[in-house]
Amino acid sequence: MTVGPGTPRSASVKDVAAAAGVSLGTVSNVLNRPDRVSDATRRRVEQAMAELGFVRNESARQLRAGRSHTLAYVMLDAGNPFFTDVAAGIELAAEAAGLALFLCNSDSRIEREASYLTHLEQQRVQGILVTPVDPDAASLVALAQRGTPVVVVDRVRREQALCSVAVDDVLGGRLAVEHLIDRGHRRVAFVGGPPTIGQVRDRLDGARKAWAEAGLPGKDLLVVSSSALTVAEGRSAGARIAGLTARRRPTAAFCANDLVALGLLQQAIRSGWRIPDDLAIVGYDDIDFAEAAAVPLTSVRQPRHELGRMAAELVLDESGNPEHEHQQVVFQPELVARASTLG
Amino acid sequence: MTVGPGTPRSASVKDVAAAAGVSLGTVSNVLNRPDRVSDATRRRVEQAMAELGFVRNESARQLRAGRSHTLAYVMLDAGNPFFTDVAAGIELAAEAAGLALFLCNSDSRIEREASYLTHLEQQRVQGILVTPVDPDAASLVALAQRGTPVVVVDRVRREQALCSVAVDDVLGGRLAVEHLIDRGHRRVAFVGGPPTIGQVRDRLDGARKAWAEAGLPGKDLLVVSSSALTVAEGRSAGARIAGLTARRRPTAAFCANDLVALGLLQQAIRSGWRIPDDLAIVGYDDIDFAEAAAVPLTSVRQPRHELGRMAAELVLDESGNPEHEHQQVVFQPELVARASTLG
DNA sequence: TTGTACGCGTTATCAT
DNA sequence: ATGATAACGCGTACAA
Repeated sequence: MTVGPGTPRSASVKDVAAAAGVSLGTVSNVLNRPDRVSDATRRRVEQAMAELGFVRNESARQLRAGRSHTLAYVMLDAGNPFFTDVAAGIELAAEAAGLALFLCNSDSRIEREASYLTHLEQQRVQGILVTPVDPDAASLVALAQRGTPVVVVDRVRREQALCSVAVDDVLGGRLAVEHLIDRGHRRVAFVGGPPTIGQVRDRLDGARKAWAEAGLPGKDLLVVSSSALTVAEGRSAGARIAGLTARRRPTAAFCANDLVALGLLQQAIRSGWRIPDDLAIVGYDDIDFAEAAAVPLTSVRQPRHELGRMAAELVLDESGNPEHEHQQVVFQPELVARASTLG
Repeated sequence: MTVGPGTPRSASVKDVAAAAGVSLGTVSNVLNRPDRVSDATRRRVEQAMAELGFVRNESARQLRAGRSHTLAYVMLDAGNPFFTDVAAGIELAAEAAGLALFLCNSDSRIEREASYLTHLEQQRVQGILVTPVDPDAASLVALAQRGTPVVVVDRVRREQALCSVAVDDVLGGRLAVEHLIDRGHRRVAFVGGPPTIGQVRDRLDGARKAWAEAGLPGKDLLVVSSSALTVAEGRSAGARIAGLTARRRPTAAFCANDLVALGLLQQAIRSGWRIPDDLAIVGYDDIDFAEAAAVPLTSVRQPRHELGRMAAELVLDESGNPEHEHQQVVFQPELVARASTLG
């Protein structure tokens, strides 16, 4: 296929001006201050733009203006519905502010995350939202100090150097286990890992607190650890639970997230167990697949959309408000009880 | 608003040059042709860059060079694992080419899609991959003709104006139904919709062809239509099937995608049916949740990663190779038989 | 109301 | 090896 007279280098304002028989500034006015230009010439210019297929060059605009019309969310795992739901919440706020939202998937790999952050900083995006592999990395603060607004999503930072938005995972763990205790369970497994993940630590923490406060012996809160929060790991944990002697086997499991819970559920059904009579299961996140599971899953719901929306608002404030002050917002989770614990 | 010492307007090459006591060009050389500069001065410049927190301005680079280091994928539904898997395939190729991949979620809304495409075109991204709401929209061709390489993903275009990468959905439908016929089913439901979706049409088409070629009467291939390809719609379809008289009730269902199949499966289990004895189920896409379902789902697998990888390669070729010719690549799907049909 | 000129940060070319 | 300069496309003062 022939391209014609070379590569059709896109038309610039200059070309439009020439075609419309006006000056450069007039074209610019048509674009940015249409009121300052007579109707007749405006139409003529618009006509020329259409004919030439004129497309604004955002690089030039941005270079000139110093700011972009873009927000970005660097997410930990684009394949986990929890994060895509958070992204949907961000998008709502971005759309309202007239900004485009770009999603970047770090896939939990620290070097991809770093690569995206660099790229975005060089692009001078208006703000970066990030669920980082390591929320305490110094590089995030450095990035913010060089001038790009940064908000940490779904992780809390100890210090006040950055905004962050998260959900109280200790409370979440507590809710899950209190519910199981209420339902009469006295031998419970916590399924999840690795413990390097902050959420896993916090949820287990909350579980232990609830357990202790109910006066139950620590040894009856079994920890079944996994190497990742995936469906496959949930299955494998299920197999390990099935291998326990009847005396040691828990009557309920609290999983660190819904993916693990779904895997465990699947394995349990394969083993012929009835849910919740032989094993009650609680998940975490309340992703849509949780309700859609073969046995609808009791789960700890996080306000995913709110999380995203709030994070976006904070980053916009940091970007536009000179008086901005960093905040650490913490939402409350909520238990959603379904058939996997209610029978 | 005064900028003062408050807003740390990021340092430019000029600032670096001043700080290092060299000229502008030398700094540029350090960045782009380090070999042409003496070790001593190079170190001095690098030192200055570090001290000033210098960050390359991508807008300026791009304005100057005319090309960006970015690819974008405008996806139909970021919450559907199928598309995130396609995105993962794209990312592989993008990473290999040293490009960043930005994901944009149109969420099946035509105005969001348009907004993203405009934004990306204005950014002069190196290429756009898109799974469009309407693959036959003229705007896509117009976009490409103005100079941005565009590849349509998971949809075929009749004409040759664009590259496209897709999977043979007619064949997929055929495979699914042939499998069911092989397993002895003589009354089958096709579950999916709306028929405005190209994939739905094609898969049903293939199903009908296989049915006819086996000499089976058309009336025994029931169409249970849904208004979207979601889990909720699958459940609702399941309820409708349960409402049929025993005589009319199908012994198997072929669903237009896995989300629908999972919903149907859930509803079937709630109704107390045994799978596959009371109802065999075939899904489409073979997303990870399919294997993880309570009854592992037989599904038609699409080469998701390959789809993405190939699409990325085409867009890169179009962007870099002057002799590029548009192609319509079509992959073959493959049936993965699991417990939901094998018992 | 319309036109002119300059600068945003970077890179490549040319001269030193 | 290093330095000066023009150009990329746009927006905006300022001049006409």
